[in-house]
Amino acid sequence: MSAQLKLYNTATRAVSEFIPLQPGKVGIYLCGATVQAPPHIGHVRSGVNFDILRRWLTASRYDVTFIRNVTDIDDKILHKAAHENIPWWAVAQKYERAFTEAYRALNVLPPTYEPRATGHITQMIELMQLLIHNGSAYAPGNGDVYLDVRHLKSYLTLSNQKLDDLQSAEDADLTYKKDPRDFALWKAAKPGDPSWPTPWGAGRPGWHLECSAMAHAYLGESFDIHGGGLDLIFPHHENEIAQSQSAGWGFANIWMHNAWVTASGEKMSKSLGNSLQVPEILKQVRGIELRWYLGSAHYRSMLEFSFNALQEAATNFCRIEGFLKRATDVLEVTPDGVIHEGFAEAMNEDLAVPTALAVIAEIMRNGNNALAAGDMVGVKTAASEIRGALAILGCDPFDTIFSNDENADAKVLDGLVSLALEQRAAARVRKDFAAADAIRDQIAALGVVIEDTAQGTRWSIG
RNA sequence: GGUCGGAUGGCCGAGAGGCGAGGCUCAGGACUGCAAAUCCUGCUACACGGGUUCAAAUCCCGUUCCGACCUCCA
Repeated sequence: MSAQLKLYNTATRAVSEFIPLQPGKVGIYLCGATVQAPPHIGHVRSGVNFDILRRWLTASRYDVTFIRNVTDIDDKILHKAAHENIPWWAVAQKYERAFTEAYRALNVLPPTYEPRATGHITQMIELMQLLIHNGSAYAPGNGDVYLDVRHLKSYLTLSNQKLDDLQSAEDADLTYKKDPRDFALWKAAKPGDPSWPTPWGAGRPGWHLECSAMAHAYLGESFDIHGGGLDLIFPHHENEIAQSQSAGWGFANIWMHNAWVTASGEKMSKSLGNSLQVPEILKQVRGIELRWYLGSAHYRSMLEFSFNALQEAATNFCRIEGFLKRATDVLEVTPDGVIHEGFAEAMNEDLAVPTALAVIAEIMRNGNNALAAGDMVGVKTAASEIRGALAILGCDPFDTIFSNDENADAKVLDGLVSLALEQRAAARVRKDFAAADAIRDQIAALGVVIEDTAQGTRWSIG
């Protein structure tokens, strides 16, 4: 692999060379979903961005351990449960499945492990005991446990804020908190809420504790990369750092944050309704096309959503896919993916996908010219390089996850279309273009597109 | 009030002192019975006002506008 990978680190606000803690190995913790609503495309953009990182690291011969959690207990889940009149665990499971389905549709690789918050209560209690024992946290007797934010001098270094500049929460209750900015590691059980027993009374986890506990459980005291959406920098990631470092752990070496999908310049929110939920979008474009779109902007840039731009991305992808299919027909084998040097350079530069896409466009132009010239070596090279690049972006059309219907129906369809094309070919031979065009028009009306090439007529659905 | 991002051609979207990123759309051309696909050519942009420099979309100062976070958001 050519140059060394460089990554932007939110903590240092600079792009720097990636040096793993252990040579050849990378540990990544990504904040996954709080499963309290269906996934919208902003959620899955995060999944796609970090999936590209993971695939690139793997292609760069790192042994990657990728942990993406599910937060399956929190205030909103309990709210929803009350509102929908179903158990909280049913809410969590329902939306966890929806996320899993969305990730699958977009070819986001399953993480090495996907821990749930409720499965790690023991680790959370152990962490709280440690924090109380060393004076970083306190249990004031009401069943809550708080972290003492003034105890850790490095608090707020990730977001570069000063504790005294923070606007205090309006509803801060100082009956038990020493400082209004102290945050709850653990919340005392309210009647009807789920709870787990602890030395300080029955209760449930606060929002941030689970990530510290689970990152520690699977990646150890220090690990390479911690990721998540930009909006998690404060408070979530600051609080994770506070908990973990108060426990004496090194925690994350590099912090990476993906930007949002925006709509009309504004961060997407649930108030936009259902239209930007993943299953809705997938009624308009294929999963591979949505992924291409979501991955096409640099991960640190806002992606301004529009159906028009989505459609453009799909068109662009179809051209690339079309080249690969034509190349495969001519080569009579599916080319293996290889990594083009220019593509690697772009990816090594903090995952500069837009630059990488320009490289792909150039390779494709060369490939199409090679096809026209009958240069089989050139076709094979281009097809291999494009396939290699698409695999990193998770958009390899030959990936079995995207080729779902190699079944009996497909064979019947192929036979029927071929029959029609033979009729048309016969008409063309006798220069009966009216008949030939009539056949084409009829099958076109059914959605079958025809291309006449030097090697014969190709057809596709689209 | 504090912290952090933005503003680039018809649209999307890179770049971060000097060789017109790229894509999509559109127009013209080549190829074709016609289409389609493909290729070639064209469409020379960086919010505004100053400044630094041989050279500024990029650096500095100021201005306008937009957005995000400030304790349970990807």
